[in-house]
Amino acid sequence: MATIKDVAERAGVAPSTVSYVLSGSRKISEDTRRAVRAAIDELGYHPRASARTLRSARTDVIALAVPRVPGEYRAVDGRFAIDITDAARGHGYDVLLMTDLDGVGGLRRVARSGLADGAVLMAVEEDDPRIAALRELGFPTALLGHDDHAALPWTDLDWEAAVALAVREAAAAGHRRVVFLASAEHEIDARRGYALRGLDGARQAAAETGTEVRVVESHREPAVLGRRLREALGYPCPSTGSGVPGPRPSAGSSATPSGAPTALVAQHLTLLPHILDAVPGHLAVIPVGSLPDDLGVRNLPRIDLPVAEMSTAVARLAVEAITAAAGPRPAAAGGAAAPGTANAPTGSALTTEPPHHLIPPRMSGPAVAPPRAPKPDSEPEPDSGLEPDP
Amino acid sequence: MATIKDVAERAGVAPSTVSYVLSGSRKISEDTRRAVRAAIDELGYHPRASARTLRSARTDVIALAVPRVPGEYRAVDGRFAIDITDAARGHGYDVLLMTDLDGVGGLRRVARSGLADGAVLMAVEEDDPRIAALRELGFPTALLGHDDHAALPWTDLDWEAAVALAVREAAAAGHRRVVFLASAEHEIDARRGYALRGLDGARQAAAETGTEVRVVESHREPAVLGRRLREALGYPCPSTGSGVPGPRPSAGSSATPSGAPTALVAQHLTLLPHILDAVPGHLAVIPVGSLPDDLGVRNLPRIDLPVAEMSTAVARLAVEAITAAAGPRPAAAGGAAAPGTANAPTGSALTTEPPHHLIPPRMSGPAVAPPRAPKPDSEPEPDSGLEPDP
DNA sequence: CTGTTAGCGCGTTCAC
DNA sequence: GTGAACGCGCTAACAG
Repeated sequence: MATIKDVAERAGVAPSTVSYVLSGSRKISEDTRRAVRAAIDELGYHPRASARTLRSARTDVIALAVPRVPGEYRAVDGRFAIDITDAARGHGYDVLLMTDLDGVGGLRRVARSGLADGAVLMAVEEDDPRIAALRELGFPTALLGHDDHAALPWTDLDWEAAVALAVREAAAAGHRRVVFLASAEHEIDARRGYALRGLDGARQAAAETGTEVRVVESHREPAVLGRRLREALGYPCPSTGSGVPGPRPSAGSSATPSGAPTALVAQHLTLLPHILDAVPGHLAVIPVGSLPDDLGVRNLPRIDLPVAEMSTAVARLAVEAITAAAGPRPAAAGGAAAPGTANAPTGSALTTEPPHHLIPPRMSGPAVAPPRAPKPDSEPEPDSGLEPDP
Repeated sequence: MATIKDVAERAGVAPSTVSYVLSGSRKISEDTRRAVRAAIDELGYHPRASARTLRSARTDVIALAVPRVPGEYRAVDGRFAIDITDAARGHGYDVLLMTDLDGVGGLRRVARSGLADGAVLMAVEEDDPRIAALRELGFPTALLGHDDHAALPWTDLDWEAAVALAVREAAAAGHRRVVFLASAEHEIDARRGYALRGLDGARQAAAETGTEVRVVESHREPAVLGRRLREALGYPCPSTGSGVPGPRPSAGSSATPSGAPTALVAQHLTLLPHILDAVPGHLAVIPVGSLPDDLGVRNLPRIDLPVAEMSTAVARLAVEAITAAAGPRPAAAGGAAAPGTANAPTGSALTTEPPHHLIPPRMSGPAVAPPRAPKPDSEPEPDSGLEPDP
């Protein structure tokens, strides 16, 4: 492993000269520069990252905290990880992938050991413990997911607008009765932002368009979800008289059983393949928050999760947070402070609102089909074959 | 940010003592150790990774090279990335995610700057340029994917055995005519290992069981794939008389059109949702290399890609390669060598075979159904509803 | 201006 | 248990 000294020797100059050639932070004569460059190439020299970091206190690395539920795997997480890495590279940063099986432990370790300059937190929840930990450490952080009261930059799809848009599109296509498959019950109970906002969007669009929107809280158990869905669709499951107050599947408006719904707006997509299998072919299905290029939904009208835009945005926000934290250091800081004094708003002016990036929803795929009568068991799904997407 | 000196001062000892307490590489009296630990806790001290690396030449970071085709995204890649990161953490390593849009550039940069101790290469191809680059740099590397002649450790699913097993299962269930949807044409033309081995497995099982196996080379274009598939299945697409020598969909055995196939073994799964939509319900479909927990295939007999096992294995191989490269350094190396001298087998004995880990395939899901007559347009897919997987 | 010298950043490790 | 050298690159101050 060649060092800067080897290069200097070979080029017949001082190590500092090599450094200046590399950083360009000073003018070096053409001759010298050529000699140095030649030596660098011949030796295959590359500055040691650790040495550079030791001096500059910059790693050019961003830690990416991927949410992790032990047994499960969410396809969207891997996708974001890769897209964010691409985006970060565009800013000159590498990405350290943190799988937070250990909770905040990993992030804290990376922050305190100076392995990274900042972090991106995926799938942020209300009162996320990771946020508190990182703020306490004064670690520059950007969030992938809505965050109203933690004072950190974030980006997110506008879930409220997204669900509202889907319902409006259904209404515009002539659907008068729509089922909204909301997030899973446990997500709603945990008051997850996207879950609540989705519900708001549905209610709002229902009121606005006069459409009847039946809200079904989803469930991680396929069987439970299926039961609720069939009931809301006015399906087989006939008994269990209305005298029994089934608590969960609550009707959005006053429950007037005015006929079977003709459209399904679905925000909870984990079980989408099953849903599509179980649901009658004539039902118009509109997924909200689907993955771009997901072949399972390509021929449905839908609102894709803007993965690329969110990734680009969150990478940019993280870089800005890092730069901002590093920049405002005109005078050298005083002596070593007691532990945990880094929370005060050290910004120049009054505490600036952290930036955020709320992404408006966009419809993709074919137009929403108008309501169709439930022809029992005849034509198999049209146009779902092996034709390329128009 | 507290340093080791701060800790030493507070504990009333020398910095070296603190270091020894931390590393445990030397005996320290109980009293001193307690004092040091107290000081560490009070100051919230954590050693700076860059300083440690600068001395020890170890980063405890593994670079993970994720394959990247500009426009596309493969769900399996993100999944491996996350699983490998989990596995690496189990060995005390962090993972730097490298999206190789820049080809070998990124890896070379990381290796030469000492940002990582070693690398894991995903989706290795024959004569992968990344392998050559990393070998030249003497960078410890493990491969996710078969690799017969690059002398590097690797792990992979036994694709040959997998396809053979799927065909044998079909045969055992009574299917006499099977279609094998091989890898995509361009993958076969590029002589990708898994593609060729899959073909071998199909041929082998065909010969062994006496089953007629029609091989269809897949295609990235859904339309092309659909055409080939329908033709092989003895489907609509009737014209284009056999006089025209359609080059691609070649028959496995001597082409005796002895009736419609009743089973489909599919190795090319990118377009699987489309395929399942387009194929008649009575056809037994057996995906090979599907993602575990993929809801789209949960009710099919299949051979899952052993993502967890492969991830664990490749992480272990990488760690072993790193350890091996760091260990055998009894005497200090001579002076600075000319660039590119690191290829010689520096092992102790004669060049040891690099270890590998070939994973035998296993069937998942329900048993393969026996052949069924093509009842045109009647019962919709059985058992594909919203019931939990048994 | 262009190039050099020197000290720093921080933890590790060998010799006393 | 301690002192000091060391790993490597950056950069302020200084010399030509």
